[in-house]
Amino acid sequence: MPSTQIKKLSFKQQQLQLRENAILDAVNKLLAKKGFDLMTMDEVAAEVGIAKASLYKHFESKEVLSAASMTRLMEQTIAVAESLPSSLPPLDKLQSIVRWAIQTHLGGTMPLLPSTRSNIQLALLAYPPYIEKLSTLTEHLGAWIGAAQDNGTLSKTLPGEVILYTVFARSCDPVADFLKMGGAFSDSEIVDLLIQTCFHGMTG
Amino acid sequence: MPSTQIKKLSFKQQQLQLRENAILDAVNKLLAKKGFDLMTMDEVAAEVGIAKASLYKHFESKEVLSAASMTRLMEQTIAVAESLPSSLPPLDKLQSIVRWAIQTHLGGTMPLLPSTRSNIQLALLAYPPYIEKLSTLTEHLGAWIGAAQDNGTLSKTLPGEVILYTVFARSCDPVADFLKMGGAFSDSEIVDLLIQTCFHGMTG
DNA sequence: GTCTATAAACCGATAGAC
DNA sequence: GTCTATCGGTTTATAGAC
Repeated sequence: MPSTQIKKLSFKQQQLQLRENAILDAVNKLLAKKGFDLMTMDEVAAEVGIAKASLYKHFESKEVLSAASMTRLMEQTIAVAESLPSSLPPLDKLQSIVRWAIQTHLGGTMPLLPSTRSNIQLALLAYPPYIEKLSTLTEHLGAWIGAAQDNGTLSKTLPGEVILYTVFARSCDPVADFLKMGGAFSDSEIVDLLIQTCFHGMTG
Repeated sequence: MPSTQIKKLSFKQQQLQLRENAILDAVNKLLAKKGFDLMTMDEVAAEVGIAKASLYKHFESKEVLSAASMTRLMEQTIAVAESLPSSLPPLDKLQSIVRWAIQTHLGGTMPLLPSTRSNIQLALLAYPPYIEKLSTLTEHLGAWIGAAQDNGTLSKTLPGEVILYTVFARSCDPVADFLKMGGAFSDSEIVDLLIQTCFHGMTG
């Protein structure tokens, strides 16, 4: 009965997918908490509940493992971007994405953008799936930025490049962590405050 | 002749100070370039041009060495803050400090603020001289923020805490690094763009 | 105080049994 | 594919000669 064979294979593949998703969940959490350089493979293995050697049966290196995690995160972000109603004004779309990212960041599953000071940057550039997703997301954001500048809701004198980088950077702003550590504000208050300072500044 | 003795001692102490300042210069540069976790004591020794063991004759650990470097940077920042003409409006003082910090950052000698994800944070909290300087700087900034809110040049509805953290964070914003890597803007253009988005937002 | 040489700990990655 | 055990390399820090 070939169909049973196919089902069994499919089931095994599904199990594999689940296991690898569980690994990526752990990596995502640890990347958000400690960053690439401070995260150890022992910690990842302990978090998932398997032996370190087993990790290497799924992902060939720490770099590839982290890149896969970042790629999945990029896919999730694209999914959020594409789920926004097309009737929404472009500025609102931008704010929605940043809002979602800050919320996720406060929830502890959004790693800091690989800064120029982390060793992960090179690995990401050498990992085509990540670059591809990053390009897709950048295209979406770039289109919204251009449209928002055209309809006057974003400054026309500000280079689009600056707005794009700012949107990326504010999505994992350390200010959110400091405010959360302070304990004076709820998560949703922090999100509102960061959205306001990001888009409207501090002069009022 | 005691005076000669004193002079010789003073000279030796001066030499020691110069050597330690040279070490802190190297640490400052390497902290800005790679961050605490990726900086190695071998690199520091090589940059200064002495053996690694000699480093430990001056500073007892990597943590203390880095904390001393960050403390000196804090002192320099306070000096800049206190050198601003008192006639300057408080908002302009705030902008001047952020402007100076971003310029220094682009020049490669301003380390990123110790994020919540770096091991240096604990060492800094356990290093009283740093905490003391940080408090002094925070008092200056806090006074300016309050005054700027009173005279209406800064939003009165924005909690001072948020403004303070934002000022600190924008002083070592990774957006500056990305824009510099892009190569489309000069350093002074980058500074102007970041000051604008930081204080006035992106909506125009 | 400066050097060379090395200790001690940690981490990424692998070997080999099951 | 999972495990235990270990290798090889790196890093912080120190010992000891000069």
